[in-house]
Amino acid sequence: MRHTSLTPRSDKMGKVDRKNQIRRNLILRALLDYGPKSLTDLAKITGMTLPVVSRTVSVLRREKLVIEPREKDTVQAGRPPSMVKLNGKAGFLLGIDIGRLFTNFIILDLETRIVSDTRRKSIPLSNDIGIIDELEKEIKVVLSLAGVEWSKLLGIGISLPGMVKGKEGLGETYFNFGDAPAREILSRRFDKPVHIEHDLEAMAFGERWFGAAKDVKNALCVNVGWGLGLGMILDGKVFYGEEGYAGEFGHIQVVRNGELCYCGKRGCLETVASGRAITKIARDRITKGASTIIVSEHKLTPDEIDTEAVVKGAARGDEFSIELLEDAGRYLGAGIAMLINLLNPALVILGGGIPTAAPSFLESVRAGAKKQSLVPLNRNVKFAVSSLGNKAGALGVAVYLAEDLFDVQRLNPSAYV
Amino acid sequence: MRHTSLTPRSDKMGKVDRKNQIRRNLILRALLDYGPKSLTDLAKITGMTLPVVSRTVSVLRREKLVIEPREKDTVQAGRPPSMVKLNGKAGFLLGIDIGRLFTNFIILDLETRIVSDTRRKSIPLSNDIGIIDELEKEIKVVLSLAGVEWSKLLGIGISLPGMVKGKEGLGETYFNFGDAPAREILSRRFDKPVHIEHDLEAMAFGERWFGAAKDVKNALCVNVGWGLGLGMILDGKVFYGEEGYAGEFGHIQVVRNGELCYCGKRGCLETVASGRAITKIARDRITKGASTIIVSEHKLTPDEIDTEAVVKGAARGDEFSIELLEDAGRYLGAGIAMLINLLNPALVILGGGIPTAAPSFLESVRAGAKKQSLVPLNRNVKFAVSSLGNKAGALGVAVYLAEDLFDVQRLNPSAYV
DNA sequence: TGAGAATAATTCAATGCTTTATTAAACTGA
DNA sequence: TCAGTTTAATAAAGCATTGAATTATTCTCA
Repeated sequence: MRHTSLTPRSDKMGKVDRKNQIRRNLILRALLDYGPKSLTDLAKITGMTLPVVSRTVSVLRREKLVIEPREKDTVQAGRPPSMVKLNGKAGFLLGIDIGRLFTNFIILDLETRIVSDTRRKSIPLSNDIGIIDELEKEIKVVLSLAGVEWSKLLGIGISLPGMVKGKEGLGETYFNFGDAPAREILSRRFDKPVHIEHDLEAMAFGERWFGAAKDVKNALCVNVGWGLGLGMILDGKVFYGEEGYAGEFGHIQVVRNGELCYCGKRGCLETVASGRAITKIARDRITKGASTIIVSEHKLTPDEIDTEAVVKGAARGDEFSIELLEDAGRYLGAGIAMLINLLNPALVILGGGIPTAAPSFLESVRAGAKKQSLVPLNRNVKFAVSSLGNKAGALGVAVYLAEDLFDVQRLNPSAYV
Repeated sequence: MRHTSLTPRSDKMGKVDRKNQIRRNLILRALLDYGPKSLTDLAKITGMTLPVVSRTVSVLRREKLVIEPREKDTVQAGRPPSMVKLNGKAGFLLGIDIGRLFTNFIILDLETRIVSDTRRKSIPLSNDIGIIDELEKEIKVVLSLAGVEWSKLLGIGISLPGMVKGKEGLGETYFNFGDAPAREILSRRFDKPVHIEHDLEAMAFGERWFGAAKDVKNALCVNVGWGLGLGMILDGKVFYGEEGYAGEFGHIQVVRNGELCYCGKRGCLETVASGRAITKIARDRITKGASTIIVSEHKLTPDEIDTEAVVKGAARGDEFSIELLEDAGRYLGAGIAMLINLLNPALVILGGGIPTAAPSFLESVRAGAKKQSLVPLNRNVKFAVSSLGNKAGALGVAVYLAEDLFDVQRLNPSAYV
């Protein structure tokens, strides 16, 4: 499973070797999380003693995995610390967020700086093993555009829609190639570590690393796109549930005997608060004779109305559109109120097309959520619109991968610590 | 914070001392979790080497904290292992589940065997510091009834209703004594470690240790008593949420513009599926002229009807009662369906008076839950009625306390491992 | 019945780690 | 300006840990 120079093969390691491995990862992980640090700080963060940190770092320095940062701002008294940071140039992380329409590629260096950020038309998602070839072609293109050598790539993280079992690296709706989990197949094919993740979990992870959920232990990421998704960060970790299916927020019932949902149930949240729902309701109402400038001015037929038209209409003050978005927001707010009551989060992040494009949407959601949740629980909840936009997923899997490369837990044999 | 002979004062320990402390706790915790084990097994479980386990155990043996179990069933070849187990007589754990009507006291020995199990009328719950005196009196009575010396008590776990911040040992609705968290005050007063826990979290923990949720990583414990409560075990740990308020399941809205709930909202799940709800609905319908044998045969006035009467009626085939319970069950099922969609649990446990007394209730709940949750998520969910009854809470805090006494994490300084 | 096989625990020398002391490098203030 | 202070890193000594070899105990089968 381990392929890069970062992590020597661990087939038959003694206890000392494994300890060294843990120490290396402990330091690399600390540098990944906290940025440049002195030996003393590293000792404090990792819980190791200074001599051990010193020795381990000197090995990492020799291997060019860590280097001394240039900027030396010595303001305090005492011997200036010899700072250490990850060597950005030592390797790169590729995060690929494959959506139904577009695929986002993000390359990070080891200092988690964005080296390249590419958006391309998606290869058609399927369970046909042939798509690996197409994916490889795309990756090669993206790498060459960014000027990153294949050999410098430390691993590949892939975010997929539909059902995914991240822990097992198994695609279910897509990338389900039968015999082995997608992670195994891709990992062998590319001869690099591969991490497969569900799109909303990846998004949640991205927000936790780069976005609004930084340093937040309990955050919910709600994505309002064509569908409705939820990624949960609970106790600082992405929550998967027993089988990896947690977060099916779009299909909880909010309208008794409501509209029929494509999942087979009635009155799902997704039938009243999602791009799909807004489009459908707008078309229905217009067909039934509702008058609105988004039809009269743009001369659109009902079939040409989509979420974008509604969002634009709302921005121009179109009552029809505003009402539509407000209704959806209130419903979503009611759904989020349940989440607040159940999970007592510190932060709710709204992502996806609608919250990003329509600033007032957040307010409807917040109002709905506050109205229907208990005060002790909603008192301190913060609401935010994702600042990462459609990059959250790709960023998320990229750092997921980094954490995987520097994973400490798996090396520790104890059941408890 | 540490008081017993189990855990030496840790004011100023070197790294070696702390390591030894961790090793001790690692072994004690393993014995707590897995029961009697050989040195070799302990080495495997804890990840330590045999010589280290051997030395540590010999110290623990000298301190009489662990002993050799009597039964020696040597069936296999080879030198028979020298088994080790916790010395049950070395100390006792007191778990107190303070309810609004009754208080359950459970004393466990270190082998987590129930030494005594007492149910007494509750002292009135309040924020008056005077109740500590009353509590102490009660504890003294329970201990003397059980023949357990005060000095042998390793600590006290207390489960409380209302709002509680378990991590901080802080009572909010009750046991809120102002200046310091209840844990600190009680701990100083009794000169023993004290653990404060929310009643539903304690119940969840009890189920995880002794009941249906044994070895289950993701389980939900729903308590249907006078109110409606939820304790969640996510990824093997009790989930608290950001501020410790998670699990307010009873106040998520299930009926739009429904009955007014005492929390101020309308249509809360608790207004249709709880002891309070069933009693209210039964009285309302009877007042409005509904005919049922639970009134005609027992000659009860509407005000004398309670949940118990309805449950008994249902057991005797009374259509009125059956329907009432079925409706409540279906509503609860719908609520649980949301939980299943959101959290993808492996197990849902129903506790409290109604599920315990009315066997058919589980079926209504299960049917409702299956109907309104997605198939991939509900396919493998198991439903069970709590087998621990009203003991779950007291058992839960008692072992919570044990885990606390043998806690490894807190001694480990590393941020990662 | 006793030698060998199997399993478990202990011993001990080599290795590695923690601790304490020392060196290094900068700032502070009389 | 220089001794004292502060902070950081390294060196060395003593002690704890590892891992291989040894001892211990029972079972199996000739």
